[in-house]
Amino acid sequence: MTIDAVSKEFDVSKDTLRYWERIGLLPKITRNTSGYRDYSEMDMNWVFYIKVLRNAGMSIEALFEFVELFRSDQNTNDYRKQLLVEQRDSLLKEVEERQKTINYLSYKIDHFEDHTLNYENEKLVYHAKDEKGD
Amino acid sequence: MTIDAVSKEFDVSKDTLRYWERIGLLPKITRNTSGYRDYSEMDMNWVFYIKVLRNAGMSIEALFEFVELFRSDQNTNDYRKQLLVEQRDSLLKEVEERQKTINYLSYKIDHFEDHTLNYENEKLVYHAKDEKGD
DNA sequence: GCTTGCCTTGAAGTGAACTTAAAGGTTTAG
DNA sequence: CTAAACCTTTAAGTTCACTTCAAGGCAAGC
Repeated sequence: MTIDAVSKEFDVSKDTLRYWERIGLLPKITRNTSGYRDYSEMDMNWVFYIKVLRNAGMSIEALFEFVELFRSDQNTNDYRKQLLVEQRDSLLKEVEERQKTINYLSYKIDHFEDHTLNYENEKLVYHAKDEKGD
Repeated sequence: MTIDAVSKEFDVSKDTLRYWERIGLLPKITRNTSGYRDYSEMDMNWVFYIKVLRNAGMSIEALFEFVELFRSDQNTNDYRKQLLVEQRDSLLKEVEERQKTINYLSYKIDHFEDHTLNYENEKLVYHAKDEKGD
């Protein structure tokens, strides 16, 4: 598949695809006789997964570790699955932290009366939105 | 309150406090006779809210809009509350998008059998984790 | 009164993740 | 055959959100 097609298929700019390859996130893509990139199915899988993980907020650095471990032929599929689970859980934790902060904001909104914003020395004590009892 | 105290109270570096003031996120903090910053209660409220919103992932640019609208004396408290609700909802949407991406990853993990990663032309069709029926 | 450590300012530097530019080769339409 | 629209590479530039630096003023301990 051409770089143009891959770019459209996964909604990632060609420059980004070249960048990911250059830094080693993507493997060296084989070139056709004219020196143009020709993406294999496996290459596309990687583009897809890197995109999903970047979307979820994973850093390039964390992705490096992940792809290197995942690609290694020494690793079993069980281990690969475990890697995926770990990455998923670490992303989940971040999202949960953000959710807590937003819940706190919600709490402040619910108790936003005629006073302006004030922090009342509460610091960041989160008030979970679905907690019983005010 | 001194910059040092504010920095400790809200766990924000002094450099960041000065930066937020310089770009206009925080109002001009008044100085004492020696030219040192002296934060008022209202200044501290702003430090607190900017920190909460940054924590939740709001960009500096979005915060600019928010603080400008919020600060305007022409605006009612009802309007201020509405602004908070809007910002909260927009943060919530982002978190939900991420959550979906992570759910998709979870789905892939649950269906991760003896094949390696592959995208199977599924594109980003999310499989909500708590959906009935596989 | 001097040293140490805090504060001030403006300007320059950093790191992450791209993005754009420059110079040139290839393919395709007319 | 040539012009437009692709592709290639290396290198430099951009954006965001800070951080660090440099040069100097203020304050507290000995």
